[in-house]
Amino acid sequence: MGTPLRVNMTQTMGTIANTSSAHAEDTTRVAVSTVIFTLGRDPGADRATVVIPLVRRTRDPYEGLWALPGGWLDIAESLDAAASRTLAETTGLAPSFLEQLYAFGAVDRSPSRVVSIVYWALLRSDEVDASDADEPTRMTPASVFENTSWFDAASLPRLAFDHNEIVEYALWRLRNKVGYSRIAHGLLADEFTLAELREVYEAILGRRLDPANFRRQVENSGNLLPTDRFRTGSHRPARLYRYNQDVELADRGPLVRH
Amino acid sequence: MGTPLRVNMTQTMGTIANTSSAHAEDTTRVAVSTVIFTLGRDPGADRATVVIPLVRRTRDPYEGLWALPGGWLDIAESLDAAASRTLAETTGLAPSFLEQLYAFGAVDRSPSRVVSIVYWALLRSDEVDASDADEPTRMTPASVFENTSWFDAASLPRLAFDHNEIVEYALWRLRNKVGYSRIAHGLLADEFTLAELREVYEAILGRRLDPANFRRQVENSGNLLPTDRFRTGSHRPARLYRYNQDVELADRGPLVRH
DNA sequence: CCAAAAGTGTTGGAGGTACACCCATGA
DNA sequence: TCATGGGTGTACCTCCAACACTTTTGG
Repeated sequence: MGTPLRVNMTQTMGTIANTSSAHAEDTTRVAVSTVIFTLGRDPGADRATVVIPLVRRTRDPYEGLWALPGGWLDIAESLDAAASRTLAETTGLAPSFLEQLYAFGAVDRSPSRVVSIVYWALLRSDEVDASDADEPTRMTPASVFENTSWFDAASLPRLAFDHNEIVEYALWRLRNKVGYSRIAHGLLADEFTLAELREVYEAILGRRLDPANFRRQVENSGNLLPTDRFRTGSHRPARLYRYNQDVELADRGPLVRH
Repeated sequence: MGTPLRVNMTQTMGTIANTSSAHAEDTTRVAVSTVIFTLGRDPGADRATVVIPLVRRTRDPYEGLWALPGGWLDIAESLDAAASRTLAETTGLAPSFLEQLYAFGAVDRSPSRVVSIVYWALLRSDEVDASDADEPTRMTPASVFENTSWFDAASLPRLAFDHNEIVEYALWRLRNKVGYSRIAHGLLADEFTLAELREVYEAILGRRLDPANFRRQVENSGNLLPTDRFRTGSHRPARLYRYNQDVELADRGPLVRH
């Protein structure tokens, strides 16, 4: 669609060209940006979609275009810390999943020389709701509000810099990782039904999954712990499950950040 | 083992602290390093091992320790180009496979602030041989020779900076990628027997593979093209295969570098 | 009772592992 | 001829897709 879907950000800071520090034109600067995925639920749509927050640029270059949230790397700040800070400044919350995506460093990707270390994150649906529902007094002023919106990740407008390419790559990684890892729970609340988890997989993979087979797969994976609670709705109540965090760190490799 | 195995490098340039350009202490500098894998064949060993070239540091910090080959990112040079240049300066050849690995940016990983964009590469065995056998007149002086050696990737000594951690991660990625992709041919010459290809997989995965099943797997994958030539040895001649490059770019994602 | 989602059982195919077996060559 | 690796056939197992079927709620 390419139009803003919904607005519920708390702050907007640290976009790529938000240069509060002066810089020399003959040096390479390091920026950190993050592709933040969460689940969007258009009331009219048939199923959930993956949405990302974008920030409208208020200065050159690419003034007026939408861009990924990000900021400059501090001299005394690790890459991970910079990504976390960026994300906190954007959403006001810590993500359930945050991982480095790729370093982008084409010479012409920005008028000045910028190497962007890009991260990608998953935001749980309850975290998104909390940021704009729990404490309305913490809401940001309207001017900032209008500069941040959620977009359907599958159909974006033209973005600033090479951010279209970056989002494409992040989506590819998300779909890839969902295939062999079990990270979709990072988009849900603590407790969820199997139908809700399946809906996440369907939104990411873009196709329907068999409920019966999906149940057996995730049950046999050992990543889910059944609870005694049920989600009561218009039909037969569904058991609520919780993610088993002990199995988490198996395939992350030697770079486990405690 | 942790001792140099073999020496056949052509040049040694651009290590991390090879700072021909002056730098201010209050800026973050961007370096590019590469973990270069190739196949080592110790005459006495029972099977092939994965080896990487390391450079002995000749100045502080970490003077005397071994480090990954690398160099500073030029202001007008993309990350990929910097990695290729680094690799050319080290081996004198273009690798059959070169891919970004990870950006390392811990604050204390170097006395000054350095963000390292690390690549990993596969070097074909015939390329390695060519660099030290084909043109002996191009060989480097003895002083440089002594500063570069091949090490068994599985058992390294203490390296400079966080390079032990980096190699561990690169090895994890190599083993991972070998599991779902077909990149082992990047360590072999143009034409190879199935036994030679299987030896590569066994060296990377660290376990024996059934020759019969391995044959069917790679034949059904469609990545290999049989030739009419045979490798004649001490027993029944083995058919030579060639890699089918058309299947290459399927799972690389949107970041296909032509 | 009925609709619809939750949850179970069954079948068949694809692909991987283990292993028995033939083939072709050098010595 | 024999030893050895090249190469084929086959049984078995596991996992997954498809789908029929039962269970449990709200209305």
